Amino acid sequence: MIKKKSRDKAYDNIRDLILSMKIMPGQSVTENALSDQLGLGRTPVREALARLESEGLIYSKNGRKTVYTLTIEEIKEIFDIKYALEGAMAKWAAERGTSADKKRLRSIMSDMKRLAKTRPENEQERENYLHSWIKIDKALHDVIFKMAGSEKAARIVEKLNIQWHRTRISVYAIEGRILRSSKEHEEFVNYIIEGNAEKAEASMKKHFQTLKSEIENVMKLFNYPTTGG
Amino acid sequence: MIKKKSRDKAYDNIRDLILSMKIMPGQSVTENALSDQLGLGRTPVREALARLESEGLIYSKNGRKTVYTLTIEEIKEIFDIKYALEGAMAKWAAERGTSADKKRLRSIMSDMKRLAKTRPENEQERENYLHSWIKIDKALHDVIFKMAGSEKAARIVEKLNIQWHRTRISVYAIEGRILRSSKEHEEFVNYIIEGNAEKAEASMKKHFQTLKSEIENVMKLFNYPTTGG
DNA sequence: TTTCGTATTATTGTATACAATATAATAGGG
DNA sequence: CCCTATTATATTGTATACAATAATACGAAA
Repeated sequence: MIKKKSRDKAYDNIRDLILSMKIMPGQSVTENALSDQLGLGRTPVREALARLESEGLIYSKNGRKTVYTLTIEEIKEIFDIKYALEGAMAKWAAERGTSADKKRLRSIMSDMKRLAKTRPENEQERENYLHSWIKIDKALHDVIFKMAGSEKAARIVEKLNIQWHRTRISVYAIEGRILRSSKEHEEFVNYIIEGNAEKAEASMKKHFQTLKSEIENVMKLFNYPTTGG
Repeated sequence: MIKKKSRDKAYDNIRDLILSMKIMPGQSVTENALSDQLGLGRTPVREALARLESEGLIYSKNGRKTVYTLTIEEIKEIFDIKYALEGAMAKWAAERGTSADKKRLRSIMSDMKRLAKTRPENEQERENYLHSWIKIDKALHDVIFKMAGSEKAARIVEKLNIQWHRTRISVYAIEGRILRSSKEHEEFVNYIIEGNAEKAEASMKKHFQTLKSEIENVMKLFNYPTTGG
């Protein structure tokens, strides 16, 4: 058992607080309060905050830090980048993936389809359901990243995903979104397995285009703020 | 005149030391040595190093830090990402750029062409020459980034550029590379100005494909190391 | 000479005191 | 009552002492 450094404990804890919205967007975060709350010194908390700032979860003005929310514009930017990058990665995955990768992809895809067919009954179930969905979705995209063979590209996408994680939850409130998403995944997964690079790229890009416009709509509906600071 | 924070001074100085190869790849960097050398406390130096590590210029194992060099594989990854991202950005630039942007683009392009036609006579001149080239190249791509309207994408590319900055120098040792590069730029710049999004994207992608393969060749020639740690 | 364990040293990790700075509170003049 | 200058407070920024850990040097046994 290797002991985790205070800095990493601080990072994990604060990140969770932000992503679970226990600290709300716009709310200020101070080093003292957090170091008291977490029972750590200011130094590791400070380092964790610096990292979270570089990841875009925290916004700093004159050194004073607040939890950041993306503007609609920024979310659109994120999807443009995902469109370009994950589109290319789908192509590379189709070109470079091994048969073992493809087998794994097929397996995850069938899990996803099965989950997409079920429906949560109550609020508690729904929470687990979304959690499972996000996990499977991540697993599937991770395999594609691995097939594409670009650690760096994968890390960029991961960082973007952290940024829009909170809005992601509200996206799944869209009627039928998960079922549609599953079908979209099925399409590009099949192309990747077939080794059809062109169509895999096009299909992945279409997926993100769809997602982008659905998100744009739901955000307008919810009167999402347009200033992120 | 606003006073610069010690952390930023440390960052700028150490970054320069690394990029100018005054600290060579593989060499270890310690907080004490740097804080003595720069006349600052360990805290700001430490924060600067953390940032440089997140930017990929420094590699950390068991907390001990060394200056990092990319492997050939990583450089190829970088160009794959630039291929996808900057390709998309060229498209967006063609679609979204204003006429003022285009005017500026034309102006920078003519500077670039003029510079590409001249030849440095001695070593000193050559250094200035490369410096000017990199500056113009950056200015040109910055305008394109601005036209594309994605601050986030621009930042990602900038971070990648810092990573391969050192190998960049050796790329310009390739005979005729700058003249060819200027011609490649001219092509996609023209498409962007024309508003031909498809061709702009294709041309930009081709530019990075060419660059990638030329770099791969020169690196093999120079017996570039394959392990980055 | 090699190898293993131990002591020594170098270096990072954390807490904390103090300095610098930004924000908030307050009081006084219009 | 509102505005501004000034003071007070909260918060970050930096240096530094001490703790924890990793790398190194050293010496004894095989």
